[in-house]
Amino acid sequence: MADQKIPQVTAKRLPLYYRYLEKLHVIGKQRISSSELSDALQIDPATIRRDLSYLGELGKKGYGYNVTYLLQFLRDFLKQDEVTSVVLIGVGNLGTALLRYNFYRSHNTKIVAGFDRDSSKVGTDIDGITVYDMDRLEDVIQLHQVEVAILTVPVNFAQQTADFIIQKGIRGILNFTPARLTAPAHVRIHNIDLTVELQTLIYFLKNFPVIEDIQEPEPT
Amino acid sequence: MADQKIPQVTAKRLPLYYRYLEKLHVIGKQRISSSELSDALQIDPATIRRDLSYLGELGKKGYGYNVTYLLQFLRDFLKQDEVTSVVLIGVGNLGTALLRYNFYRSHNTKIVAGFDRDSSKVGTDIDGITVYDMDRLEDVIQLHQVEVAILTVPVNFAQQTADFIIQKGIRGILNFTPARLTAPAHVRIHNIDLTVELQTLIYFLKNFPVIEDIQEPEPT
DNA sequence: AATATCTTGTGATAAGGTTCACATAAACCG
DNA sequence: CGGTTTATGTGAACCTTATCACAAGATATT
Repeated sequence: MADQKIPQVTAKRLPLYYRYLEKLHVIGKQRISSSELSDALQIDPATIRRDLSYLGELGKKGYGYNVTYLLQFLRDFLKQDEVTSVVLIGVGNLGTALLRYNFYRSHNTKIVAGFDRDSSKVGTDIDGITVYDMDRLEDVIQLHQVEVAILTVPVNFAQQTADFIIQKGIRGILNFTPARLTAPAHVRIHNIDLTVELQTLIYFLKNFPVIEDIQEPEPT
Repeated sequence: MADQKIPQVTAKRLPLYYRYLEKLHVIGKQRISSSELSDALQIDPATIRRDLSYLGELGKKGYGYNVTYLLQFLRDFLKQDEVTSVVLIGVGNLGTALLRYNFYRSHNTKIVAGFDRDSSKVGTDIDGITVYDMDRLEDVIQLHQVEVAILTVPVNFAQQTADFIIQKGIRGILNFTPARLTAPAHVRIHNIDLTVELQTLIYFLKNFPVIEDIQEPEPT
């Protein structure tokens, strides 16, 4: 299998390539080179070629990549035709925003239900997604074959909620809480810590000298 | 200066250490070892020691780290006492949620204003943060010495909005749009692409064999 | 006070990722 | 159709980050 050894960072970039190729396809562009992709996506062309070479020899020397072919290849590779059902746990500010975020539009991911302990939220409907009590999690997971959850509960409930949903069958968690969750090895957790992201950006801004904008290099 | 050569990844972990130390301090814990920190934060103890060693020799052999001392050191290092003012551009679903997110509570970051083109949003107040028209950006930036913006506009306005705010003096952008922004070298951009995060999590879940949970190793 | 235990800080090594630079082959052009 | 240009795929070099493993110093114990 080609997908045995893809670096984590490459896996994160493939959707970017896919999305940009979709755009190119819509406007009718036939071919694209790694350097054009580089200009559009701000990724080094060698990195792009390396990434794509993990999947096979998808380009042609002196030509570049055929947009339709590469798009189709990535569609298959990223299984863009299979829709993956996801649940969201914790319908607060951020949770509500994510329910409305519409991951589904032109993507292969769909939030099928929200969950909250707060009875005033249970039964409501946010952009067509129903909010259930946590008790119903097991049913919904079984019905929709859900394995992935977005976790947006308050930080002090994060670990216990994680334990609960893992016990009900969740294997992947996109954790928006600042808590560093403990979980069995079969569970994959990706953390998005908004505070840290903001703080780190500020840290680098404050601690590194203002880089003068690079001049156009002399043409050779 | 000690902060000349800190790896990017270390800078992202320091706030985690800081937050956990705050908790320890509150409960009155005096000392902490890298292995205890490791258990709590799910970061290899050697990595923690390496991270802290970039800042100096903060621990003591056979003892660990003094919580109060390390906390104070990190507070200074991360300039937790200086509040950095930030603006948010694009008061939609996600933007509104982030305005309410309260980065300020126990952190050194404060969103001082929201901005939107939509006149029905202008003048409203979300958790005490006023939403202004984009025309007012320059004034607010000058008044609060703002250099950092959170960008939550629709993707098709992302680049033009970025160009505009950079021209007004913004030097750091936390970009929540899926657009890959082009900017002068002096501008620092951190991307948080929610769709990609979710897709990547799913990708790894689908493509890697279920890892059996690790058994407790035999005690030596 | 001697011994056993603990835990740091770090040299060395491994792992993961990026970029260079070029052989190779296709495309383009006159 | 031969020469020039273009652009891939990849070996090798490089850079960044993570982890191992241990000397050395501090603590704890008897």
